[in-house]
Amino acid sequence: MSFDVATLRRRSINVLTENGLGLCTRCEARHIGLCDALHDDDLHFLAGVARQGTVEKNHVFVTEGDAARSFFNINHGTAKLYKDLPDGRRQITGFVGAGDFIGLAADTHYAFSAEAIEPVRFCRFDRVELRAIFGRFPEIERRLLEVASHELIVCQEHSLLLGRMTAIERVASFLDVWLHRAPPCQGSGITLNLPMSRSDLAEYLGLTIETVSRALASLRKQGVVAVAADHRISILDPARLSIIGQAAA
Amino acid sequence: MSFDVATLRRRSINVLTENGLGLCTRCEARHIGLCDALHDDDLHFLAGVARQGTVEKNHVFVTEGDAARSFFNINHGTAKLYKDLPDGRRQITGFVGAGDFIGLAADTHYAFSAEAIEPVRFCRFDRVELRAIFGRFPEIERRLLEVASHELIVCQEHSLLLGRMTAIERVASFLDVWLHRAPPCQGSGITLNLPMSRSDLAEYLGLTIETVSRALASLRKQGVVAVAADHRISILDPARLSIIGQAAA
DNA sequence: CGGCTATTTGAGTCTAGTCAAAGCCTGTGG
DNA sequence: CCACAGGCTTTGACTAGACTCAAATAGCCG
Repeated sequence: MSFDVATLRRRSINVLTENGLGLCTRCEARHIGLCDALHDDDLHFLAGVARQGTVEKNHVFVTEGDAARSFFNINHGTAKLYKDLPDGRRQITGFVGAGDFIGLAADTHYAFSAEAIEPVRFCRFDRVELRAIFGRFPEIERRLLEVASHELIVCQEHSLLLGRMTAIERVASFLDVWLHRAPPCQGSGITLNLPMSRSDLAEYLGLTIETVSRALASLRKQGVVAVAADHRISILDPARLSIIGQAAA
Repeated sequence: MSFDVATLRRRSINVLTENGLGLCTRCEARHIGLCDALHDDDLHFLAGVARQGTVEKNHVFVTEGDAARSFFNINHGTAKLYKDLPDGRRQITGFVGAGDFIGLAADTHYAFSAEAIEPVRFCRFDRVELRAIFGRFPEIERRLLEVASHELIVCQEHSLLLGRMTAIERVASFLDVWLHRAPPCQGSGITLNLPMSRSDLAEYLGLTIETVSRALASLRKQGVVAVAADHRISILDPARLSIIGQAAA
């Protein structure tokens, strides 16, 4: 993995020069997340302090406890954020995709680790540099506060799931949320194409892979979902899924 | 809603006039949390837009789903923040005390409820008003971002506890954190005076009251703690408590 | 000294975890 | 094109940790 600053800087400058208006206008994440809050002019300034990077699948690009030098804005792909216990038990705290901002859960050191579960492209920002331009672009700081608030809401929702929901409710809740987050792909019915493995799912939901599997089997037998290969799951009864996932039965 | 600068200044002056240097200088939370980030002059301005309030024990002062009109800064006492499922299952997401800031977990509506577990005094801020003075006092906004980041770290830590720790580890972790948060009171040994009931503890730790009780009994039998009446718990072996609470054995 | 509530303890149950094996997909190479 | 190796997923049998229901005990307050 080549992250040395010189290379990144050269790459960034090249891209800006090559593209005139820059990489941003064509970026998948241009109109979501942090960047959506900025006008083209401001965005070009921000692009000037961004270093683009990529991570291969299954590679860790943030390690808990490391000095927190960067923020990341995901442009493409999916990553998992997690915390480990000394004996290897792991809790995935979230999945992030295009438009998502990473790095708020840190003071001087990262409080989480991040690993790509699909090839990831991101813009990296030096934390000190970014903080320095807050004065110039208060919209960025404002937006980050919004992002942090939203993360907090999502995390507390997740606490409710981990602390109080049954296995089936957890799985249903996850599918329900994912259904509303990702635009349902492929025509026939509503089919989700989940990028994560059963193991990731289990570590996110505070369960084991076997229990996740059994919960999906139960939802299948109830006619709520159909489980296909390749991480694809069809939602046959979205209304019922939502009721189960919100424990509103 | 009137938050033009003239009005704010006038109101501010009134408070200052009435109280001399004002309520802030004598406030228990003057040098912690949000207010600690401000100089006396700025603080007096902030005090001008604050409305003081009190809540009796066992009274709810924020209800999940209500329009989010205020932020709160706790000056005294302790409250629990929580989320409920439709059937009554409850997850407490945190306890807040003097110096803690409440209300970030909200967009247009509160994502949580809050109830006093001790008599509470707070300063209330109108969200719109507070946002309006961000431009004038960027330190406030900066500080709120720090607070939100810290909340996020704490919440993710809590997710790890809820998703992956055993009952005994959860209780030990809680006591360990509380030990480092609250200054150990009373001379003989290290004794915590917890303001919350077993029920609150259980709802915070994702357990039942019986399981919390049994976990405490286990820690007692191991010689780690001594459980006294009136919510007092003595820590006999802080090192061992910490090891168990971090699953580092 | 009661009455009330909070907490602890006990007995049995159940959900989810553990261990083990079978099935299924994917990708590779003959 | 098919056979096979490897990993991922599902299913099964059993166990264990936490929950439920129930009763006893201990504080708290009048």
